Amino acid sequence: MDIQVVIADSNHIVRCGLTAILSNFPDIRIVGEAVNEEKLKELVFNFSPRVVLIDFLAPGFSVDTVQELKRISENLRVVAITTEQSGVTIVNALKAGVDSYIKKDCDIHEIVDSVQETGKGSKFFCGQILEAIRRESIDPDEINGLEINCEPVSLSRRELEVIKLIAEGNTNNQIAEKLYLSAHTVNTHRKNIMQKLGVNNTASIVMYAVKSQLVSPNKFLFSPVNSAAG
Amino acid sequence: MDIQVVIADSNHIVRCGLTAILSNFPDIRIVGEAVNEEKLKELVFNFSPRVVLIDFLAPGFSVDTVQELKRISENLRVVAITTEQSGVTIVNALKAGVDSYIKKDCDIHEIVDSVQETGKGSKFFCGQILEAIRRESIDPDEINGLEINCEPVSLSRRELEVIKLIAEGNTNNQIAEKLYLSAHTVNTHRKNIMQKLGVNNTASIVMYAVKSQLVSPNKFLFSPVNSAAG
DNA sequence: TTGTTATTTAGAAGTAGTTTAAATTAATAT
DNA sequence: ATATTAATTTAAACTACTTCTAAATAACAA
Repeated sequence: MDIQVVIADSNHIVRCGLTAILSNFPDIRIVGEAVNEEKLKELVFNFSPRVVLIDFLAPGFSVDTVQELKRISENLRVVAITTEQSGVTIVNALKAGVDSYIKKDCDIHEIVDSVQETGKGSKFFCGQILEAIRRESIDPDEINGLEINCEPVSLSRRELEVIKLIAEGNTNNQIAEKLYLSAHTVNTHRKNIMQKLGVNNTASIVMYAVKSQLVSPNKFLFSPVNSAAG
Repeated sequence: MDIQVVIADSNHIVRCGLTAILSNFPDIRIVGEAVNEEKLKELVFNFSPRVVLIDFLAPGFSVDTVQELKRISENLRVVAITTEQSGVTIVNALKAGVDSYIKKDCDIHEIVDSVQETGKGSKFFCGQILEAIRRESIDPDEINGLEINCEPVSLSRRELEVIKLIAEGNTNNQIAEKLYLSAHTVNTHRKNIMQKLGVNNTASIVMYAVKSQLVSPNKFLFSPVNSAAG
């Protein structure tokens, strides 16, 4: 029986290349190509493919796309194909529901194998990803086993205020002053925010603030002042 | 003598509105409108207006735009007009070379005054901005007096590596492991990075990483895992 | 009324980030 | 060859963040 595959990447050349490579194999059938998340969700909803081969880091997609696809189609399996392989990227992809992960510069056989194996229900990782997984001590089965809370993050008004101020570089004491609170309170908000976001450091809070457009990096200027001035 | 003004905002309605308001005054002459940074730089280069009235937070612009305009035209004076007024935003705008600052929902008289006063060489702040300046204890004259280092930030290869890992949420110890260094070394890199960027906390390093596209927020997933799992 | 969530405050222990100081290596210019 | 600078490395002291535990008030819904 054929493995029905949808290819998702913003780049036309990449989509053509992947389609050309995979079309050579009789057990693989490309049922569609998507340039962005919206089109991809339509395709998955309408055709219920077995496998989506996606570069979730390409413009127009994100790791959240994977999570949403899995909600749309119960039996869908996802192969991620990207140009980078940092530990965080892999971990987040697995959390979001990626089953298999390969790199764009991996061996062509690995691309084909990943789709075939994933279609059969196995996981597949190319050599470079396997190396990264070992180096970073990532356990894909453990992460896949985690139950992700599918409800969207629900932050209170106060928490959103605190997130913005954190992202703008304020300390707990500075936030406390601006919000007329005790530093203890701000600390509690910070703790609750991290819990709701599933993270455990300031860097991730800032990343969340930018990703969810609570702050724009465009308003930050990065130029050292000459200390001679004054 | 006329004050030659260029209006810069991505929004057509806003540009029309500002042009309509300012055109009523005989001492003000609108010499052009710009939808994005590129067009704005062209206009400033070709027409050397006295004043640019800009929403540097609108899509297609950023606080850096102001800095670049000041380099293009020596006598140019800049009036910022935005919808927000957080302390960091104002401070960064002033650092970048903004002379006057008003809000989009301020009094119409204040819009006109800001352009006229700025054209004459004064500074002007609308009521809401003045309130923010007082609340945050900002001294516009002091910030304007600072000599900004105009040379672009120059980070070493090692520093860029460290920035990426910081933005991904790694601690100094984790970075040390990944880069085969002592935590002390990573600490020094962090210090030098902050110095070069003109900042003093992790949040700002993350903001820089995103702004300069060293990392994409799209690869970060924010969903708490159900602690029941395992 | 009861139960839930948001908001507020507090103390303490442990971890991580920030500042300051200093030395070594590598690259470059004079 | 030597002086100068930038990059990289190590160290210690201090400040801020993170985790944990505990509790009180307010707003709101069942």
